[in-house]
Amino acid sequence: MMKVTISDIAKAANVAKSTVSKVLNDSPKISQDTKRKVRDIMQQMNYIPSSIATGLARQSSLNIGLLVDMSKESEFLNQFFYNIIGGIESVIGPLNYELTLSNVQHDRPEGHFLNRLVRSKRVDGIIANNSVLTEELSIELNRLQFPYISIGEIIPPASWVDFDNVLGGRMLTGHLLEQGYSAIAFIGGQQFETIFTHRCNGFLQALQQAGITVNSNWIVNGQSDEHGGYQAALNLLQSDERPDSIVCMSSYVAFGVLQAAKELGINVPSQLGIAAFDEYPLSRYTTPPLTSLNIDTFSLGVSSGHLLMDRIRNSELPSRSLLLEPELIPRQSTLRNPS
Amino acid sequence: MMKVTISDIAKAANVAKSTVSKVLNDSPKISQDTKRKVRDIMQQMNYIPSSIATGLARQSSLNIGLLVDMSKESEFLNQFFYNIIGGIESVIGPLNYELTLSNVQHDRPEGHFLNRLVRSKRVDGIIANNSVLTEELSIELNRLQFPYISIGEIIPPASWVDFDNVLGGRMLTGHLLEQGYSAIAFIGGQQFETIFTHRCNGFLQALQQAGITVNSNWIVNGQSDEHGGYQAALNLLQSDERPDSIVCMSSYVAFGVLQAAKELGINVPSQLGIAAFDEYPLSRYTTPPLTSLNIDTFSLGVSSGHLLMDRIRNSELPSRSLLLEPELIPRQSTLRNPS
DNA sequence: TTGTATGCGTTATCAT
DNA sequence: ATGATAACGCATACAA
Repeated sequence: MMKVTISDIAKAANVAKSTVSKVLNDSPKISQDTKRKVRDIMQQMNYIPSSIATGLARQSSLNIGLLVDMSKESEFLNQFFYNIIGGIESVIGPLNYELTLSNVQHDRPEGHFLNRLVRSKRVDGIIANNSVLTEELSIELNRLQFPYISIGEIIPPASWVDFDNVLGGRMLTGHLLEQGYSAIAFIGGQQFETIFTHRCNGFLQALQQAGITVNSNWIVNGQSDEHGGYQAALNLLQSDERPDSIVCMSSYVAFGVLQAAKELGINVPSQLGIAAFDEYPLSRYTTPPLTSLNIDTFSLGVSSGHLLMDRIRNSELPSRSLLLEPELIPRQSTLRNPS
Repeated sequence: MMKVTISDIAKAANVAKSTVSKVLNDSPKISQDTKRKVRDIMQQMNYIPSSIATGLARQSSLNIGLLVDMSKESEFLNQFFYNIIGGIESVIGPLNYELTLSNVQHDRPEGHFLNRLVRSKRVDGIIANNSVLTEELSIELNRLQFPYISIGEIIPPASWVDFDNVLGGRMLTGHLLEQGYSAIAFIGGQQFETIFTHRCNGFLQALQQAGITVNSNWIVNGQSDEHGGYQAALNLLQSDERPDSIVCMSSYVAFGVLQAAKELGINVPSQLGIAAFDEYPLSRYTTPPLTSLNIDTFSLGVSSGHLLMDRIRNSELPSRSLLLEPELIPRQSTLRNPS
């Protein structure tokens, strides 16, 4: 397979290279006749323009970079990665952009993505999780005036997309209140994490709005995993002041809580209501199935794609941020009939 | 941020562009002195070569394409995508290749990946699932002599990587036999699917080896999902000749089987053993936890990456195929003490 | 409307 | 060991 270039087409069509180029870009100042002729020949010769040459001439790669830190086994990404990518692709694909995935190893300086991707112009813009987009990197990208979007809130000036965790906290807590629960605890998360702060704030807001005084012992920080949830629940459920329901920082925390309740012979949902952030495929298979907060990760990708493309098209645009609404999925773990 | 090119460096260092280029590529015929000098200036001026220009000159993109059909909601990919990508990246990353993800929409001919990615030279090679790599495409890629690897067996001549499904069938069945089960059924899969054929063949081989005659009623084809498993199990477990154990085409099938057994009051594992292909995160959370066959999807990515890079480096290499061994994870759903 | 010439930022082939 | 110059394949300002 020998490659056929714009010159070959020009020669075969008896026109200049520039004419072929203009036909390629459907320039209005080329006659329909020559367009047809040139296009026919392109077809015959099976011509496809070289994206690299086009990129060099146009000074753009038609490539979006998605940065991931694959060294951490992020359960979250692991689950939703595919959806996020699908969302991004659904908006950049039709604009003829491709998605370049790049592994950010913070410990491999020679291959730092700033050089590998950004400064070498392999991509025209990047999307990254806020865990890889440190403040330092953010500042550097701003200085380079390079378009980027963070998935997850970061400090301004920068554009980001995230789920409304405060609202999420309010929704889960509000749902428990509606179901007749009133002694509500919150398990999981570390105090310095903004995601904990947001979610817990929503929790507190809902309680306050309901006129319920918060029991500070009922906010238990810790690892947001199964074991953490298990331990916290074990303590909480055996204490003197036992809550009648729990909001969990993640479904994994909830799995631990479920386990603890089971061992202690506490019935869910009649004696204990359990509601969790971060719906997982497993959530509907637990016994009882878990009430949780679903986030539409596909639309997360869509939104970040749009924000990024806007920025690439108009670099003078001010930075924007977007809060997406989560969706409550009520299941048996909280559905009791208030007597 | 004004871009700095090789010419700027040459000017600043008082050498020719070609010298700078040679320094860039660490040519042995440049003196250490000039190398040092030029490199210093590169540092000072914060120079990074343009990957696009390099690509044009070298006629290579340093880009690997990963093709996915995002229109299908493949549960499988959804779960393992991240791992596969991680595996691929771990081998191509150190070789300075990036991963370009591309959505293959079979219904969008104008943007066919053959043109968008391959013929436009956006990527130097591709990796794709066998569901997107149709025979037709395979032939065309062979004709173009374009390097590609299939994840999942396809017809030769082509390189592919897959798990050994025959072996997997033998392993699951053999495990059941070891646990003292002898009346083993097989649920799930369609007869025309090679993946069913392979797995079922392994099943049959193990039975034959154990001298057990196969009951053809105990091979039940159908959708490999929860509902399919549920229905098949319901029939099987209420029939006159009831099996004492079941090999399931997927963990979802097993979930359905578990449900059916529960409803019929059949105890697992004492009255019924259940073993399944395709370990999922959920598998260890069911009651009882599910014995299943784990596949190391990361190493699947690694292998396909290696095969592809070999092919890119030496296009004359004959096509190869690789069968990866699955791993049995014994759990309570099959662990009974044979009396 | 079409053609000419030059640029995009590298690499590679020759000379020197 | 270094430099001049021609590719690489396309876009574009300017001429014609």
